[in-house]
Amino acid sequence: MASVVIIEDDQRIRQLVTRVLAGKGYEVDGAATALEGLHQIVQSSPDVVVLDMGLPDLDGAELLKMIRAVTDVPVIVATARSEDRDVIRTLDAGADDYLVKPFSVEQLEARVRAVLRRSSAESAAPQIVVGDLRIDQSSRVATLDGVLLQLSPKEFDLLVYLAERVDVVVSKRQLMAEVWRQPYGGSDKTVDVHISWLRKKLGENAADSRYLETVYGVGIKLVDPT
Amino acid sequence: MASVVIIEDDQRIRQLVTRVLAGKGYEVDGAATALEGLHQIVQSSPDVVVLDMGLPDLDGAELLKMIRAVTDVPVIVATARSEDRDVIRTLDAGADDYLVKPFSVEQLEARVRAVLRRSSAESAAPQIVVGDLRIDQSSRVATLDGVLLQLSPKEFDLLVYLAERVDVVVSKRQLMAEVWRQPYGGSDKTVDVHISWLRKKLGENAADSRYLETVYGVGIKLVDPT
DNA sequence: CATGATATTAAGGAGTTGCTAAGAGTGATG
DNA sequence: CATCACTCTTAGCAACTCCTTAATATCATG
Repeated sequence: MASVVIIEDDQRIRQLVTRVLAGKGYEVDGAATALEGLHQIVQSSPDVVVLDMGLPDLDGAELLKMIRAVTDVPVIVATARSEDRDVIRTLDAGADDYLVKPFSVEQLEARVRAVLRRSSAESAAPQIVVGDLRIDQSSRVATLDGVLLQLSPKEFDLLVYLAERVDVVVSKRQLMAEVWRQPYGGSDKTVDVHISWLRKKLGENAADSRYLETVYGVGIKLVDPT
Repeated sequence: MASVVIIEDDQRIRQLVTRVLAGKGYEVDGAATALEGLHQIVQSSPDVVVLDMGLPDLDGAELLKMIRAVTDVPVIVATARSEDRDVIRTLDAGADDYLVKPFSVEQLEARVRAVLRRSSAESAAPQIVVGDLRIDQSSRVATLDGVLLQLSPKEFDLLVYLAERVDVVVSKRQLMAEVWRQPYGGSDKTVDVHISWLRKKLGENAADSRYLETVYGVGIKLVDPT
């Protein structure tokens, strides 16, 4: 079974996560400090690392760099809401995924599973094709009828999430949790606005939709109009 | 196991790819020319096609179009030109993914697997079929004789609940509890109304019912009329 | 045929969605 | 450091859809 190292200074969180993941069959090692965590990683060479960015003894980004210098192990970063902007930068520093505190243990486990699945599948960044819509995740480029779409980061992420699930209805709550990483608060209106912007850039609107279909009272889905 | 056709004029590359993929358990057919490749595709109807765009006898885009005219098989394009415009154009000609030469065989295999995973995921849909009635829960689409039914959220949920229990009589109280999530209060009248609406959209009524049969004093059941 | 159960239609209010616009935050630039 | 361009979030109203209630008609059963 897969092994996980969790680096988190709050003992309550660390123990909770450890217990739950261990119950799911993972082999879990905990570490309360950056140095201890680094030691654990070198020692046990885990399949995934979960890293809290708010460690007392060392800046999270710093530790991430040190981990990257040693190994290619996938790292999931956990961060408090206020550090949101920093995280997006540290993602470029080599994190594979991130979570915003507070997060549920179920969410964490889902991310761990996703990272494991990706790393075992060689993570081929696939072209997604839906009708005349093409999305290249590795270059973050989307085209419609061969014409480049000027999408903002969130718009692109949203489009990718829906395009990975063509025809499947996704609720706004789920989008808030998965695309915005805000499982709890956060009003759904933000999703509405981004959907509206996407529609405009796709050359459609709610009344006359080709790709983005709202399912009243449930959510939204991306469909192949052909 | 999955079968692959590779169309590539360079014999060295063709043989290398063939050998490696065959070693991984794929059934591989090679072709050195466009015509030969087309023949192979028609003959063996493979699961994936790997197509070199720089063939001597026919322009790659041309061949791609011909392939598309014949079949929907996923095509991965290998191209020497790395310019974005070229890539986008070939993708719009109907390719599913692309590789820029020189590529490693591991890369190719990852793409092949990704394409196969995608096309196999498409066919797996949890659909409920009752007579000429088809219900897809994930996309929340219901069709009767292939014609789309315009159902409201509650109507859809109600239909799903009954369709999951074909031939089983369900009481209104149970429906109030399970579909409406109101185990206690709430008058059963609401159910009557929704049933009536469903009947209308299914092209029937209580006096002359095909799918929705009332069992007097007990409840209602969905039956297969065939 | 009397009675309670079911069918159907109509209408109001509750809730959902669409879209515009304004404000706050960020990063780049001179 | 001021300014500019860009993005995301929030607010708010209009437009729309849906659910429930109510009223009336019809039906099944003893």
